[in-house]
Amino acid sequence: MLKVFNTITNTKEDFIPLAEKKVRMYVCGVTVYDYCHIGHARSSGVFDVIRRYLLYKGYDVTFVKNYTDIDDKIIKRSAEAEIDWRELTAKFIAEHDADMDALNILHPDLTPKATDYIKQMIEMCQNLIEKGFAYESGGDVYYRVAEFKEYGKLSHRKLEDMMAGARIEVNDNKENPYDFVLWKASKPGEPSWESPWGSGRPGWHIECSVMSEDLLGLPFDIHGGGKDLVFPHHENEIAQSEAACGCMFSKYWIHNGFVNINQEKMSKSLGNFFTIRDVLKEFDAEIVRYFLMTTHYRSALDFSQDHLLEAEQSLNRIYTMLDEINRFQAGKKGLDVSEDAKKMFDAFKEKFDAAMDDDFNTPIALAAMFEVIRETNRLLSSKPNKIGFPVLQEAVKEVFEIINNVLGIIKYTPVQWFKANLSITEEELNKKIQARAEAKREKDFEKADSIRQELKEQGVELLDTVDGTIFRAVKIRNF
RNA sequence: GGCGACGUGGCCGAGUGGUUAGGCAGCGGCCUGCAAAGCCGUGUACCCGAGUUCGAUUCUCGGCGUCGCCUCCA
Repeated sequence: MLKVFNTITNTKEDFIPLAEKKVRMYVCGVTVYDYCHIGHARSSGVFDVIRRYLLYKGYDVTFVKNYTDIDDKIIKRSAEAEIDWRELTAKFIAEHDADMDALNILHPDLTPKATDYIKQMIEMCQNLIEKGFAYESGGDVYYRVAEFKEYGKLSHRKLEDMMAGARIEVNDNKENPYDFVLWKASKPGEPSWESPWGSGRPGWHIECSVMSEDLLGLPFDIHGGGKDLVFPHHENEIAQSEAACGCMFSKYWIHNGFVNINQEKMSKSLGNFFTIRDVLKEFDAEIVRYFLMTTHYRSALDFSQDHLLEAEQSLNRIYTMLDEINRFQAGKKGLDVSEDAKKMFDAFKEKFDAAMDDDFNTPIALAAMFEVIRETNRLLSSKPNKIGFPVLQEAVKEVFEIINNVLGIIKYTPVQWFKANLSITEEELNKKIQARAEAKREKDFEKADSIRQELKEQGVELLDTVDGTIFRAVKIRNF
């Protein structure tokens, strides 16, 4: 039974979708005014794995992730750059998609944009005004938080408590400082749409309420995003949607933890963020993706170069095993490892499923994978025979199909992985390997070792095996 | 000020009321011309104090420390 931690109840709950075998999920996407950073990578990676695991479990998943393509920052940024806001958002939507593709994030089923839903947002405002949950004031429309009795139920706080320590800006248009804007009157020159309250544009939270309802219907199963969206974004979405429809909005609320830099939250306002593309210049996307999965999704993830290097080492270990099994030649003599291989697969599957069922515990899922790696290496060194080896090969293949499908890593072949960083041509390399073999034949070990050393400095490691010398190229980094 | 999370071996990072996490790095051995890789073996780990218990890293209370939300943010 899959269990998920639900923010709204603060407990791990059995996952029972509203409609059998069907999961409808909505994840808050990005406001498209800049390049995506590692925090976006984490959130996207986390929900990608959740989605993939639900698919693996046999659910029919509808996955929606939006683009917020109108807001203050977009207006500000386009004014600074002196380009049309539509051009700015189109650019960063494309850049976002490129980053997501690089990280092997499956494309959402639906990717609505806020500005395609202006009409429905206005309708929701009108609906809320009619029901007394919203009011017009000075051309703006505000949500009346005091009217929604359950306000605070997601972030587990009470309106009175918040008022006590309020350090929120005073706004004369508002009845209550925690009232938030649904519709904002526009200033001259700003992007705007006609509305019953004059020309204006939508507030921040309403687009998600409108788009999720339109595409998934209410209620739906999972609503997700980063922890920082719990308040106010998701709290406000609940207030809007549940007041408007008089029904539940989302059954499960899933939030991923932050990415930290030196124990401190990575954020735009602190300016301590790394963009995905900057990191990808130095590290293969698979290293980044693997790194994201080494920590449980709700914990803070400390981002650093050292951790990425460590992740790379771990991947090297995985690809080394895959390389060795590909290269292995089974003979007539040796051990029949059929039973061991089957046992290995069964043990993996059991541990992997249990880990992922327990609120998507990817670190344990990875541990299950490393147990397969150790066991396979062990079986390979016991020289499996022609009967058992194909069984072992099949077991490993199936393990890595699961890893690839659910975690979205190990998508290369070992040959691709170890060649990716080759700094010299293969032809050149093969010449040197031959020269070294020659020297070895003549017992000129000094020469052989100097060739090996020379290549090592160029990032190519040579390994002597029974079937000859093979190479592994590592990326040379000058930090 | 209000609310909340966390503190695990050299580093990262799961987890549990008594029995192996896993990765990276280290050490010893096997293998190797030497290496590398791999395998085997190896580390007085659970912030401090009190309590509950036959037994607590795991539960309760208190303390210390770190971090987060309450303002734009994945």
